[in-house]
Amino acid sequence: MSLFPELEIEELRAEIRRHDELYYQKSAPEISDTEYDALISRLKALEAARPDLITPDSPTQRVGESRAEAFAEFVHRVPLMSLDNSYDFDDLRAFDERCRKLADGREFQYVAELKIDGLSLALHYENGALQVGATRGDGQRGDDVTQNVRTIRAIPARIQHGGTETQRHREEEKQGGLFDEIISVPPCPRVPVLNSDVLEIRGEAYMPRSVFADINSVAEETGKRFANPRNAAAGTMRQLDAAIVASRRLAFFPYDVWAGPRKAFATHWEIFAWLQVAGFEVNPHRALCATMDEVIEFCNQMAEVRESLDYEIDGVVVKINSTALQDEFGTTGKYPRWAIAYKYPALQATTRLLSISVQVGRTGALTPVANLEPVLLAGTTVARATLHNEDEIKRLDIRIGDTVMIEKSGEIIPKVIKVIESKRDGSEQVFAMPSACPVCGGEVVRPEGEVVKRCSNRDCPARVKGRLLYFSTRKAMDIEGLGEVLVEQLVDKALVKDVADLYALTLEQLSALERMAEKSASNVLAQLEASKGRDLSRLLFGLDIRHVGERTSRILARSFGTVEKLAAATIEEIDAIHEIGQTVAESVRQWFDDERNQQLIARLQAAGVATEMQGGAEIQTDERFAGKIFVLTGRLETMTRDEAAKAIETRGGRAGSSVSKKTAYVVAGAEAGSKLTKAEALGVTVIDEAAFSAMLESEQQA
DNA sequence: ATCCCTCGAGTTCA
DNA sequence: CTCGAGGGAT
Repeated sequence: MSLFPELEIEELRAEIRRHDELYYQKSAPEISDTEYDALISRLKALEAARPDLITPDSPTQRVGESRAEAFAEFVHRVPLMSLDNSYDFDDLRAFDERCRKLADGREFQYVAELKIDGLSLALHYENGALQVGATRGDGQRGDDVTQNVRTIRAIPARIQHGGTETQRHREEEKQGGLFDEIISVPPCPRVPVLNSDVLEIRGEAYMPRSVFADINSVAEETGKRFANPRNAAAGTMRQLDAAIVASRRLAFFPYDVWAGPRKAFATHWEIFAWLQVAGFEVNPHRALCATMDEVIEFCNQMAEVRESLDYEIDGVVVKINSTALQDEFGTTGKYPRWAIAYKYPALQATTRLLSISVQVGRTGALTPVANLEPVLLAGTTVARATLHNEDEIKRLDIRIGDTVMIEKSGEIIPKVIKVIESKRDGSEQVFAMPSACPVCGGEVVRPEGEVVKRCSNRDCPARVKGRLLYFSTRKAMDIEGLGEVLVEQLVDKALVKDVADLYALTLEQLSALERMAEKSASNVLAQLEASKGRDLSRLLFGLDIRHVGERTSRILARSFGTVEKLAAATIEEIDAIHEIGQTVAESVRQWFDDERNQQLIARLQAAGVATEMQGGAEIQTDERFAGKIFVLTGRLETMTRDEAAKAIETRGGRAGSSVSKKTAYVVAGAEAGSKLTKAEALGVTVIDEAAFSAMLESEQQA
C-alpha cells in the first residue's frame, strides 16, 4: 500500500478517466485492455483498503463506457451489465466454487461461448420489426444508432418472432449435428415460442478481419488507419453518415434475448436456437458444459482455432444455463454473479522504445530495428521489432524514448502499431537513418523511387556474411552446420570473402575456431563436399542475383541447362523465356557482366561445384497434377511444406502460395487458417493430408 | 493501362 | 506472415 493512498487514488482515477475518453470518444486507446484492467484492479484494491475514500464518481462505481456526442440518448430498459473478468483458469475455478456454493447442492450447467471483440448493441423489435438499435454506452444509457444499425446486413429488419412449427422442427433437427464436435453438446430440447410483442436482442457488432484488412489498405494513403478491427467497428458505429457505415460491412452475433424486463427463456442454451429461427446468424462455437473442466477444455480448443476465425475474440464468456438460477444468483453492484468472462492473454501491449539499431542485410538493405523494454506478449517476451524503413518511422513518428503500442499480428512477428504521444515528456530523440553504413562505414544510397536505403559497398562484412548464409540455406546449397556463428567467425578472421572461398577451407582452419572441435569441423567439410553436387537451380538461387529467387532460379536452370549458357545469354534471350521479364533479364545480365562474378563462377567450377543440370530430373507428368495449382496450408505431419511442393512439381503441378479461382486443390494440414476459409468461400476443392498422400503414392497408370 | 496472382525479401522467438 | 513489386492476362 502506498504511503499516500489519497494521492495515488486521485492519480489513478484521472488516468482511468483519460483512457475512458480516449477509448470511447476518440476510439484511440493508448493502452491495452489488460493494462486498463490492471489500473482498475489497482484502484479497487486501494479503495478496498480505504473505503472512506470512495466517491460516487470513482471509475470503480460505474459500469463503464460513456457516450459520444451527436446521437440521441437511449435509456436501456434493462441495463447492460459488463462481466467480471478472469485471466487464468484458477479464476474460473474460483468462480465455479462460488456458484456451487450459491446453488447449494443443486445441479446446473454452464454455457461457454466466444467473447467477440466488437461493440455491444441492444436491438428492439416490436411485432417482429426492428425499431431501435442502441449502443451500450455506460450500461444505463447509450446512443440511439438505429440508422447505422439498419445498414448491418446480419441484423434483420424483420424477425420471425415466434418461429413457425415447421421452422422449429427443422431447427431442432439441425441442432443435433451442428455442434457435434464440441464437448458434450446435447441437441437443444426445444425452440420455445415467444408470445411477447416487444423483444430486445443483445449481441456484438464487429468488423470481420477480411473487411478490416480491405478498409485499412484503402485508408493507407489518407494515413487514417484503425489500430484493430474493434476500434474500426467502434469508430464506424460513431459515424453520423449511415452510408459510410454501410460501406464498412459490419457483422453481428447475437447472444441474448429479453422479453420486456425478463429473460425470455428457461435456459440460455435455448436462446441460440431461437435466435437462429428468428433469422440471425448465430456464432457456431459454443458448448453446454456440466463442469468447469469442460469449460476450460472449450477455452483451450477455441484458443487453437482463434487465429483462423474471421473475427477477433478476446476470450470466452461463461454463463449459468438456467435463467431461473441466474435470477436467483442476482448481481453484485457491478456484475452478474452468474457469469464471468475468461480473457485470453493480450495480443497487444505497450512498452518503451529504448533505442533503434540498424541492421545491414545481405542485399545491403539498412533495416532499423526497435529495441524495446522487454514485455510479455501472447506468451513470449518481446524485446525487438522491425521498423522496416525510414518511411515507416516517419509515418508513425517514432522517436527514441517513446512509449509505443506493439502487437503480434501474424501470430509470431511483433510490430509497432503506434506511438502513445501523450506519454511524451520532451526528452524523446528523433531518429535519423545513418548516412554511412553502420557496419563498414561505406556509402549509403537510396535509389529513386525505392523505400530502402542500401549500403553500396559490396565487400561490407555484413553483406558478405549475409551472402554466405544465404548460400548455405536449405533452399540453396543446404550446407548443414554452416550457420550464423560459424560464418561470423570465418568472415571476421578473414578466412572467407565469398562463397568460393568456402571450398578452400581446411580441417586445421576450421578446428582452430571457437566451439569447433575436430568432429564438427569434419562434418562441415563433408557437408561442403556434398553441396558440390547440388542441382543447378540451387546454385543459381544461392548466387544472390537480384530478382532471382527460388522459382526464377528453377526456370533459368531448366531453360539454359548450364551456367555457361546463362552467362552467355543476351538480355533479349533471357527475356524471351516465359515468366521472365525485362527486369529479371537485366539483373541476370548485369550479374554475369561483373568480372568478379565471372571469376567466382570459375573458382566454384575449379573447386568441383557442379554447374550443369543433372540429367534425369525429368518431370513425369501425372494427369491429376499436370498444370494444376496446389496450395498448401496448415502444418503437415508426414512431410515438410518444401517436400510437398517438390512432390507436386516432379509430377508436373505447381505449388502456389495464395488461394484463387485458379487453384485446383487446397491441401489443408493441421491448424489451417485463412487460406482454408478462402478456399471454402471460392469453392475450391479442399483435401486433407491423408488424401494428398494417397494421391502422391498411388502411381497413375499410363 | 489496369487488375490479379506470385515471387522476392525481410523478420521474431523458442 | 506481410508488403511491395514483377509479370502476364485482359
